[in-house]
Amino acid sequence: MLDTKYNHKNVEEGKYSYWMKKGYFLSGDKSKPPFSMILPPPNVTGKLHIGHAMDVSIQDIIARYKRMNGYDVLWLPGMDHAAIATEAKVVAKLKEQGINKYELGREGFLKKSWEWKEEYAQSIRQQWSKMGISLDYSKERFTLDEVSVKAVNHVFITLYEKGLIYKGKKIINWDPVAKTALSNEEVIYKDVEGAFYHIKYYIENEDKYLDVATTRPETLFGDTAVAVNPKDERYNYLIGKNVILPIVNKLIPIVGDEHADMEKGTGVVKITPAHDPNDFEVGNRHNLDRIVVINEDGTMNENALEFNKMDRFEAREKLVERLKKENLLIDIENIIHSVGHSERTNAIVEPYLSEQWFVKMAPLAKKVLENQKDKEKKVNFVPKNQEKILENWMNDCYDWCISRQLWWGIRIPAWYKDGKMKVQVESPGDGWIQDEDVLDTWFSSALWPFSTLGYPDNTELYKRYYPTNVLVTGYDIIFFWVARMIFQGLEFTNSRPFKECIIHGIVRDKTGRKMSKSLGNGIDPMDMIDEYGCDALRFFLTTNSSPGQDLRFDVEKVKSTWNFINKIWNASRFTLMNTENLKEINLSNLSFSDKWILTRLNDTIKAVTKNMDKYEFNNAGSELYSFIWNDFCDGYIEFSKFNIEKESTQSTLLYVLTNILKLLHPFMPFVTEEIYSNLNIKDAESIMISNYPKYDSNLVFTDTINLMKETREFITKVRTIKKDNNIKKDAKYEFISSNDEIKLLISNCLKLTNDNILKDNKDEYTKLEITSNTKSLKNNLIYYYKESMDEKNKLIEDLNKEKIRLENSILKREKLLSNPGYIKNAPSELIKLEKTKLENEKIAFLEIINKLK
RNA sequence: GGAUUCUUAGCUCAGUUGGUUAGAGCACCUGCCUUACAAGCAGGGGGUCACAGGUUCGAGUCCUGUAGAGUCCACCA
Repeated sequence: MLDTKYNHKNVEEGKYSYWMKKGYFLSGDKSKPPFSMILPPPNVTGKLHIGHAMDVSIQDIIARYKRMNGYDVLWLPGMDHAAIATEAKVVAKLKEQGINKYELGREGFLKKSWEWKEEYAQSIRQQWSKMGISLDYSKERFTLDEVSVKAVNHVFITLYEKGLIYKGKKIINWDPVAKTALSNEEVIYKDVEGAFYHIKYYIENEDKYLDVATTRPETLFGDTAVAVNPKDERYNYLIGKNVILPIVNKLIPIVGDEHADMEKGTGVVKITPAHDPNDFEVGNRHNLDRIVVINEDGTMNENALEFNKMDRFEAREKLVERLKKENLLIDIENIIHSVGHSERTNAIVEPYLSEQWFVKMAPLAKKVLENQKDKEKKVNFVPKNQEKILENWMNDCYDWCISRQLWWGIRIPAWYKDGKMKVQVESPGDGWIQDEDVLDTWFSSALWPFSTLGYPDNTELYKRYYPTNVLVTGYDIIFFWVARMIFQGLEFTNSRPFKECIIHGIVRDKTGRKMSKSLGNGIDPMDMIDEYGCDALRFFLTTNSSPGQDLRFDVEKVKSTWNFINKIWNASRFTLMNTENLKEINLSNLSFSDKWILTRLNDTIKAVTKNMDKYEFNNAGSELYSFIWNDFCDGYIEFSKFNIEKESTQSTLLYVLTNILKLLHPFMPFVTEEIYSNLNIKDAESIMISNYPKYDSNLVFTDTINLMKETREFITKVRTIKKDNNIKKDAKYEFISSNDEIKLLISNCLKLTNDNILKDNKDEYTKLEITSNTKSLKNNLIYYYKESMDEKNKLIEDLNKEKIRLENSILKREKLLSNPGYIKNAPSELIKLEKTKLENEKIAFLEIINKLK
């Protein structure tokens, strides 16, 4: 028997290890159709946050739902080495211990990183178990394990041989703290305070100067030209002349280039080909030198003269001082402008000329765009509008910088000797030195849906589970990951990596702000589980926003979800207490209320299934919520109390409860398992492996729906009127009903006891008549009571109000029904319904007129 | 500049291919310790669906425009 109160800690204790022990999470039953899903691998950098909790909850709902529906579900877990993110953390940790990465050396550093990985992997698995998610751990992968590395090398070499990977010297985003290149996606633009420094660039042999504005004056040492627009009549006559580069005092040309925008700034722009992507292009057009002036660590180099070895920002200040002193500074104009920051180290990114490896994107992107046109082959996004985001990105994507100057990652399979290069896995022989760089972490994650299954080998796993069915992730990760999986999948497996891609929103704080470390507004899912239980957290996270929309985290809502579970708990207690002696579920000799709740159950099964199949868990959730609370608890359980000794009542109670538990199980695995295990009649040893409810037309009794709806409405009507008229418990009554079963039900609900049936003279009392006179029900309840003048007046007032309401409604409806367009176009059922309503309203209206007399 | 999401009750959100009187949770008011549950029960109040047009017999829902909020991309001399 269940405890008297829902205690989430007791309920959740031990269940996960029980499921694991039983092997319920394992895939591989060949007798069933396969269903596969790859878990987006979390980074081994820290704790799971509330966004992970939402992401895995959605996936577990799908996994459990599919499993209960007879699928062989493979939900494959794994983790990502997260190259730069992890390396930054390990470096920071070592620094605390007074150890420098470079002193430790590559080997030593990697050893420390693997230790870090083991520690965090363990903690992540622990958190997964707390979330109750049904992962197949026997297939767990890591982006740096052998299988993954093999796939990565294969893909790299193949793309290189196809000419889709190349090495080139370009301007890339440089992180001076991590000392590595970054892809564009890893750069976060933030608005910061800065300034336009207006500097005098004197024209050669003239006493005039050009006003050149820049936000990064320290790059001046790398200037190899200034540009003006050829159409700009203020300056175009100067093209071909030189200016004197301030401080450096060398001559650089004035070139004419479209890049110089006449509207912007002063119309004159300095050209620094080694430190700005646009300038790089200008440099190419005009054959300009590329002078690098900044070191890898963000300090200035020898080209910066006396500022050599100074940090770039200190150099900026000092340079400005000197310009001021030499009267070369015109003005400092304070501005707010957006500046690129490294996603992981938050360092200000330096555009930097450097030799790196790139993936040539255009041909790969084109393939994706083509494939998305084919309904049978495309990746179907849920919600659908997310497809556009992918297409936009594919339409104008630039080459992907994949080399990173890090140690923690998969090393690039390229070898060098005497100026020659070979791309292959093994060393070509003595004296060949492997490329020092590793690959962008997203290069390995891009292969995740198939590398985890054994690709490039044609393994059993790969054959059975690829392409995967569903991928679930947040919209914030479409470019980083989803897009790249799709083009790599198409290129290498000739297939979409997943048939459907479910995109969810992000979890925000209560006021709608993004959660972040700096704001300190993050929520630790483990704290929530501790306080309210995993089931409450999961149900909250998955049912409180529509697909693709963001979710505001509100503890109050988690709390009210807990209350909902407590309600289920108590309804289960009631059911268990009253069905202890039931031997079998026998659904015959059903009463109206039995038939009604079974019909409502089947309606709910139908609606929930439909929403589950569309991944609209919010709708499934609210269907379940209102069915369980309003119909089962507030309706059926109350009615059942009057017939509790009957076999049909007990059977119905247990049958409905069992189905409720199963419908809820994907959302609330723990509490449903606990209650299910306490049922004395059940179809499986664990709810996890029981069958999901199916719509059963034999248990649908359409005619009882209206009957019970009207009965419940009648009961509410009586209660309202009783309360409005202050009718006490001891008021006398007279009750006539067209149906004995309904009469019993209403009498019990309204507590109409035999003692109060009116026997004496009616004329001494005030009479209050309440009727339900609808198609299926004829009830007439008359209260007799003694009332004050005030009460009488209030009654008249209320009746008048109702009269006016009915008058208006009747007029409105008559107008609608006399509209020829409506009669012509509206569905006949609707018109019929409107007509019945009009009739009922007219009857009610006449009744009121009578009463007012 | 381009794309995209959103604006519905005091708050947070649902609202299906257009079709009953627009729903829920929380909050609020009233009455109840009724033997599953007071973390509950019963009853109630509260909305010009951002604004303006249009299409339609009928618009929260479709179209156009306006205002406001968010997000992404591009540009940021």
